[in-house]
Amino acid sequence: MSISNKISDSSVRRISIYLRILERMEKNGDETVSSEELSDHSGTTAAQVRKDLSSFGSFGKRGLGYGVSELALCIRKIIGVDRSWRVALVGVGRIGSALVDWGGFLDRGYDIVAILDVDPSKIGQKWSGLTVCDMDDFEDVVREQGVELIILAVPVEAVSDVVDRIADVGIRGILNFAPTTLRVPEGITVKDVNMVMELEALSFTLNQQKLKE
Amino acid sequence: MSISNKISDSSVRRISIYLRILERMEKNGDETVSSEELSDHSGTTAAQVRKDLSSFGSFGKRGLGYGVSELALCIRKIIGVDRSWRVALVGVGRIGSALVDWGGFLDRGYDIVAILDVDPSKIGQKWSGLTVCDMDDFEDVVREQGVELIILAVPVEAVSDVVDRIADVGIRGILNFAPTTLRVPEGITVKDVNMVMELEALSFTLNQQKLKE
DNA sequence: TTGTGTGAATCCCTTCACAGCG
DNA sequence: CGCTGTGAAGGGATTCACACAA
Repeated sequence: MSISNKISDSSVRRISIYLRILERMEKNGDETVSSEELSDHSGTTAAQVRKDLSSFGSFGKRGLGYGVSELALCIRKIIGVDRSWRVALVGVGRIGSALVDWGGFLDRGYDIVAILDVDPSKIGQKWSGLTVCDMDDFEDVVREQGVELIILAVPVEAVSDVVDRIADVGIRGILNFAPTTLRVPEGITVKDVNMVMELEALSFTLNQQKLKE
Repeated sequence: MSISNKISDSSVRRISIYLRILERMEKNGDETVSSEELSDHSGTTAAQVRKDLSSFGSFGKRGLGYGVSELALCIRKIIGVDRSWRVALVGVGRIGSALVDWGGFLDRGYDIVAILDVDPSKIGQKWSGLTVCDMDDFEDVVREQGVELIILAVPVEAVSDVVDRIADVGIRGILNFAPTTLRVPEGITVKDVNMVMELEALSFTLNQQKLKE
């Protein structure tokens, strides 16, 4: 399971999509799948699928395709979702609380084990079984709960304070919902989720179409 | 305001980021900004910023930089957020309801004017001032409310039914929260938001780092 | 025969470097 | 002199095409 070349970001994202398709196929009882089928369901090309998969070994059977559950297992190991991850949510404002209520992270092995905020009116309250902790105790909570990833859902103004403390306590991954670009030290990985930006990309395209008429 | 070349998807995304930076600067009372400043705050390079901006005209002043509010206005027109958009939410499940409660779309000019679902127990209920409509009345609601964009937050199994009806009623933009790849007819644009996928990309990177040790 | 794995070719995006304007 | 605008160069990622294994 050693990975030969550098795997690009876009490749990882596609592999994540393949995994979802494979899981649906596993439920359906399908045993093998071809690169063309996978590309059909994921909106890419068969060649792309093969390139993506070949970057971490070759276990497709020529003339046959890939073994569905075999491939799914392998992707899970690569992505690191063959185990669960311990996640803390920082910020229980509008987005933060919505994310907790949603619950979609746990389904995929991301277990929210702590919730933190600075607002005294929120500290001590319960959110889906967890008590909101004081951000003052951040470092203790992280250590006690063995937190590995942070979901950052604080206002833009508060971002830099929190990021400094995340770095100090040794956490290396942040899922950022604040609409700003995080400055993080070397070794910390950030992924941004920006729903409004996607909407803006959408209205841009529609705008262009209208101008062409 | 005519756009010369094709503008790539990634370019649009960056331009959206520039706009946010510019808006913060406008509040600060800054009058001009250089490509280097913009790149600093957005995590790109100055050359990239200039390339991005040059793709829709040249209004930077050489030796000086760009006029903050002038540039912001121009970007708003390009992206189409110089006006508001009428949006319908389809699906008031876990994600859907969280999105309505969040309210972050309205702040940026995306006005949710209708909410729809198929679940009889939800139809008729109020969500932040709006009554949940029956999906049976989808076409009527879209026409009455002048819906231009759809936020799709239904389970994977329900996706294809809804997509067909979206196409028929003439809507050309979908923001998709379902973790699946939408098959849409020519002329309809889809943007996916997949928070779990971002988390998976995060744990992939962390996993790789660990393996290297 | 079918469908993978992969070098080669192609395309697109980013970076460089500098001419040109304020 | 400072910073934009942009052709040219460079680097990645996608696509092509085919040898090869089941």
